[in-house]
Amino acid sequence: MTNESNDISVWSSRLKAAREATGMSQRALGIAAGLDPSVASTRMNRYEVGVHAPAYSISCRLAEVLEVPVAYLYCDDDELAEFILSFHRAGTKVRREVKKLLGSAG
Amino acid sequence: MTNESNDISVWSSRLKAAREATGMSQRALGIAAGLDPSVASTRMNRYEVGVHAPAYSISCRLAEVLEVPVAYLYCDDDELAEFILSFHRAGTKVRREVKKLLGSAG
DNA sequence: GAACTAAGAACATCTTAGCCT
DNA sequence: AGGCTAAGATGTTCTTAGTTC
Repeated sequence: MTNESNDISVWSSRLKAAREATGMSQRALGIAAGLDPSVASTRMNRYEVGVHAPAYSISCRLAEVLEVPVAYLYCDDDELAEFILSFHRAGTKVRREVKKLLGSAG
Repeated sequence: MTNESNDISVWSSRLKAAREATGMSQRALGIAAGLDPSVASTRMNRYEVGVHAPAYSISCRLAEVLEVPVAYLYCDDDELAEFILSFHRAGTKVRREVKKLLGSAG
């Protein structure tokens, strides 16, 4: 089987958007996420261009540095992606009101 | 809470929960997601036990069958995971009110 | 029928060694 | 400095062939 259907462009686009929002370089982001400095540039570039997909554990560390939920990186729906980001940045009070609106959450 | 470990137990736990909510077998889910019937049982079992991680494209097809956003499967935060499900199941009107609360640009 | 596993085959990523702007 | 790439080395998943309940 070919990997024609293994399209990780969603993930890599969200990574790029989140990285550029921070102003970090690809290499600096990789190092901050725990990658060895000697390989951080190459690997982060392969991720961001969409050539290779990282292990989930690496996604989690990247998301931490980027201050986004890891689920955001894997979100293929733009409306939901915005919701995930906004909810993550909201305070306790706003979250409680959102919870009321959405009803059965929790 | 964030995932610091090197395993995919978050993903596999959410897959299992979503599959059991549908009542499908591991094999039936794999076939419905497009896996060859001759390998669906083995592969789905390796995913659900957390031994192997699937390609993102397979996650997307599984999420479709399970009627959950693919981001839900990768969400390492239980509170956010519930909100992702609730938002996904909410109607247009409720979503609009949620977005007002969150001040989302989306 | 359903959940599960080992091991070799097959295929992906990772590291090294670079180039280009 | 920052973004990017090829290719062999490395480590992963996938298929086959089963077991167990």
